[in-house]
Amino acid sequence: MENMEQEFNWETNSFLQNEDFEYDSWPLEEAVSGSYDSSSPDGAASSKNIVSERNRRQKLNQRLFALRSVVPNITKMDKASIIKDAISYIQGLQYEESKLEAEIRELESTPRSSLSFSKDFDRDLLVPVTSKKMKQLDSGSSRSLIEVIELKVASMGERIMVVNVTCNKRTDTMVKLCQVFESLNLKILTSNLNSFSGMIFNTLFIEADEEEQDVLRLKIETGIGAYNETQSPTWSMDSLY
Amino acid sequence: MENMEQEFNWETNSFLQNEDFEYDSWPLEEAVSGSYDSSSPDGAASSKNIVSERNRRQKLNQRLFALRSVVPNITKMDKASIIKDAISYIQGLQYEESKLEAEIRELESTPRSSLSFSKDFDRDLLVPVTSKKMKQLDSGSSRSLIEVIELKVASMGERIMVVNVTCNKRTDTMVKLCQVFESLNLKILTSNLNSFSGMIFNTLFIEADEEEQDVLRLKIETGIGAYNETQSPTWSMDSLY
DNA sequence: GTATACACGTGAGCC
DNA sequence: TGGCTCACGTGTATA
Repeated sequence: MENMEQEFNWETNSFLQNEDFEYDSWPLEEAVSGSYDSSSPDGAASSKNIVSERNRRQKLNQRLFALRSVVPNITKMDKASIIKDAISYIQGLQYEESKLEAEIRELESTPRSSLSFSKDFDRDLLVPVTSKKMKQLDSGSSRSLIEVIELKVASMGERIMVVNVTCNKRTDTMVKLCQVFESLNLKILTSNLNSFSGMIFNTLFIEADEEEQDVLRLKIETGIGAYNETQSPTWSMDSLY
Repeated sequence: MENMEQEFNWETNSFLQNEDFEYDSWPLEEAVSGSYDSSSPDGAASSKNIVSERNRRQKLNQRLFALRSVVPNITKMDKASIIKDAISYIQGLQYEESKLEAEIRELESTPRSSLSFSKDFDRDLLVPVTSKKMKQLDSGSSRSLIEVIELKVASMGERIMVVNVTCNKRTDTMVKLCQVFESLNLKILTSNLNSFSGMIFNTLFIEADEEEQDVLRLKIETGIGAYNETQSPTWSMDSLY
């Protein structure tokens, strides 16, 4: 019968988190607590401690409800779940905030130049070699190919080449990319592989002569192409699953 | 005397939330609980309930620490204060977000020249797919091992795990690492591979429950170990762990 | 039936 | 000392 009261507390505080600092409902139970002697050493101490602890719990619960009220999309009313949802919500907010700030920074840094590219990069040190449109080679059925979205080869200084590959993330795409580049016997200074939102971004710094730029690009192109060729001689086997 | 233990728990978990997943100290008390007959109605029920409740409290505390870890500028370690700070932090974030969105909306509506999108991404980018004869890739089956120098698994927030692998750069080591991680069926958010001065640094962000931290680490260790084993049946497992 | 989740009272540590 | 917070075990209701 007193459980109804706790349950009631847990539920009541939920829909209004702002203060309501009332300590209702409990005074009547004070008579229940036992004899009214306030002088009893442990009896008095415990009774004060009891109400204190009760208030502490109540405050903590109020805070919890308040937390729940500021977090949208709460699924479970569970205490632990409330905190969990709050955490993920905070992380989401933090991420969004950084994204928005980046966007603002980008928008602000475009004074009036007509075309908006990632200019700070390819402005001076990027020398694009070739541009071509890509035909998505049967992107639906081809599961084990390297589906290149973008390939850039630029020279940075005289001896350093920057290679930028963007492709769809399929199973083992990272492995395949690594295999291709390993097979090319290049002088790879650093290689940076990044996976995000279904795509893979590979940035390589390669030591090579400037005049080898075209050669390097061709090498990579043919490497990937050849890999894809070897991977799907016949795509009948893949259809098994 | 046992309070020291509780206090210790509360404090210990605070500065490092990873691991310490031991359920120590209680088995010896099991003898105290009385006869070991599991059939005793209240005895068994209470003991099960005790450990269950203990776990619940522990989980709730872990969540609380996780919450504290994602909220900057926490002053008091107090449970209620943690939640309070989290609430005000969330409210601050929400306010900032709306402000940023408004700013973006304003910036976007400013006179934009010609073509617009900051989405300069899938603009014209080129893709080459020229096929050519390719060098044999099977050389990848070299039997060099993954020589792990360091392996770190840390939790970032509650659902995100950060894995840091450092190993020597041998031929195809990147490929091998990718293969291992692909084979583990993890929820990899981002993976970052970096090669420098004869070593390879791999940083992964993996979505996993906080409780799985040790499991994740073990998974990776055994994955690499198993890979090394298959690669060199005769070679003894060298280095590390 | 057994989990799961809660509030409660209690003893102990820390300013 | 007293006010504060904490973890613990327990009883109980809900799923």
